[in-house]
Amino acid sequence: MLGREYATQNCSIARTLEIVGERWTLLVLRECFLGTRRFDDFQKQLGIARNVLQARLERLVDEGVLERRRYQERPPRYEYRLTEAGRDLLPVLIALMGWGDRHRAPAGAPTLILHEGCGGTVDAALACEQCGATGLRGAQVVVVAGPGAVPGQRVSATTAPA
Amino acid sequence: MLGREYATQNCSIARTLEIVGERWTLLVLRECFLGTRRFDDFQKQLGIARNVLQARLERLVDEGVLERRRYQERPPRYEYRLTEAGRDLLPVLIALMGWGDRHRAPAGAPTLILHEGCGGTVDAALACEQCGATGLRGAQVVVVAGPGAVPGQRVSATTAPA
DNA sequence: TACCCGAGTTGCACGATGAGACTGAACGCC
DNA sequence: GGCGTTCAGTCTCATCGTGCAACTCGGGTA
Repeated sequence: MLGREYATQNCSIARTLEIVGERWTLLVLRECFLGTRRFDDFQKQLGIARNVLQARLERLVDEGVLERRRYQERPPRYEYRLTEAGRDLLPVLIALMGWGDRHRAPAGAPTLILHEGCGGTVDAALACEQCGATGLRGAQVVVVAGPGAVPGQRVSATTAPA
Repeated sequence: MLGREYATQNCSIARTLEIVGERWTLLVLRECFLGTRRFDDFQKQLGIARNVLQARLERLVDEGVLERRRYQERPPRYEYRLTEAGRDLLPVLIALMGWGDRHRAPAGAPTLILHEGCGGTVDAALACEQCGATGLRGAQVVVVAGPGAVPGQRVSATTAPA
């Protein structure tokens, strides 16, 4: 049994979840985006078991999402920082936050993500890279096999349920 | 111990993860978007243990992400469909897929999400709801306390690591 | 020297998951 | 009527993941 893997799925969602899908991992990453660097600070902010935190940080470093940087020589002390690949997970976190804000925040959004350029609210939206249309919904997109598809690749004619 | 909850976190990401963060849940939802409806089909597509699948489907129904619809009277048979709230999780799935495509797909993307209107590729991007800017990165956004914030709410002056 | 801090490491109990068998209510066929 | 098949679960048990709490080690400081 491979507790975090989805070996039978030829699917990028599954590949991503193999790295960030374990309990606590996405919240560890949220902390990274919020500026947390050190082991004890992660532990305090999250209230997470130290062995679980250590395992999560180590995994994220191994997967190239975080890197360890020495901030002190004696004793050697390290902090954890997002790599470029790690920073590229921001849309995932903001999409999750967006859904929670809309559907599970009776008191309103605890935090807002604002555009530094104009002060507007930022969310993760489906956008077309060709024509620039944003805010697309399921009924406006189709799933097709891509370059990494295998015979019998799981696709559907449409993502919109009837 | 509450295995899926993050009770100490006043954070919409945590609220969302309490519903979709367990192993297999997001892949169950992927299947819903691809058109899967019935218990056995989910089980076959995912290769998931039947008791785990049942628990996941039941949870998603309880949380209002899926609904059961009877498709047959004798014996009573139900299928599972996304609710509006469930469909609103599409950006989460596509953001996860996007990251996997960019960072974990040596053979290229197994599937592509295309804009039905023009045929362009669709991805989940950070967009400003006020000025319409898209493709924003961490350095271009700030986190501030929102209406649901509590005293001492966890925010940071910027989401861009130094 | 004693104490504190930071970054882990360790041991153990309990819950989550996986594998596989089982159940019940049909339906169709011989 | 009996049998086999299908579908949607239910159940049992072994293994692994997580949580709790204590411990370890290598410093620095009073």
